[in-house]
Amino acid sequence: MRKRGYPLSEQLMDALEERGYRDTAPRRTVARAIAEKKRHFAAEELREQLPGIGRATVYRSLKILVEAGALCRVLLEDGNLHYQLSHRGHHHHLLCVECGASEDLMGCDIEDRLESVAEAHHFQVSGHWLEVYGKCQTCRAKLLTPV
Amino acid sequence: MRKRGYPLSEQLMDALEERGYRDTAPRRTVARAIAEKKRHFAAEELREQLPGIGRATVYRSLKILVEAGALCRVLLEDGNLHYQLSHRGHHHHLLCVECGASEDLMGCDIEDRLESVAEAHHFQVSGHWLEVYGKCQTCRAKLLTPV
DNA sequence: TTTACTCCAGATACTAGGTATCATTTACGA
DNA sequence: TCGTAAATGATACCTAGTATCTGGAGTAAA
Repeated sequence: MRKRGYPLSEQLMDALEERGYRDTAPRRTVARAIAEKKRHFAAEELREQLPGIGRATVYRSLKILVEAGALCRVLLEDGNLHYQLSHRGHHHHLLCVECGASEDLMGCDIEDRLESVAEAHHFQVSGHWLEVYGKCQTCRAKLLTPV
Repeated sequence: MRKRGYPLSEQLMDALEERGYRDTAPRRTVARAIAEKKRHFAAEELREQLPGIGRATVYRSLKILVEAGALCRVLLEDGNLHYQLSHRGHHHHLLCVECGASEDLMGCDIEDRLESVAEAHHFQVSGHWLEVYGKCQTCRAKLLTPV
């Protein structure tokens, strides 16, 4: 994922082809639009940006990209779901509540602690969803030295 | 919260009155319906159960009950948001993916670990959202001794 | 207990996110 | 190049809300 010198949109298409999905023009258009996104985005935001593509196609593309692991859903603090380019495999996000920046948190070492807490409730953990909210480095600096 | 010998629906109404909301008949009806719920529920599910109450009123009631801390939103594994009666204050849920049971996880001791991981990213944590999925004791027992 | 004021209710319309259906078109392997 | 399966876009529908508005109800003060 995210190999150097290889367009991101192509990598998205590859992820789909790996799963047996066909290479179509609308999917390429969607992939290109997503590849240009610098932040997490709402589904509707993407659709508005692609007036030539059918609504169902945009939503279908988002869905299969999530399934393929190329895209992931992030839960904002207000409960809204957004999408963003994803590292494959299990990870979490650090979401900046000021600027909306997000950073992937690859090393998830809370699993073992969850296991022990859950075991006390006779609960067998199979998965979890964690989002972390706060302020990124840039926004912290801005707040310390205001204009 | 959840005092013995005192109807749960009254406790919901109390939570609203504490915040200055009025005691009205539709709100009581909504509170009573919620109090009878044994599991987390979808907004629309509640609305269907209360055909005499206006749609907006049901959603408004849900919103203010969440704000008052009497109800909380839970994120299902598929991304859907449900509601359930809540312990006040910060807590998480153990959600059974088999039967939909949920248990509150009061002691949240992941905060300190999050802090240290986030600090490595120069990120200042202000909050987090965690849901834990798995199998509850009852469903584990069922799977071990099938009919 | 009447009045007055504010909040609340229900109706309605609208936004957002998403799925189901279906006729037509396209990709792609044989 | 052809046949088939898959994908598309249109459309309708569903869930989950929110915004707006008019009339009605709760409540406190006179």
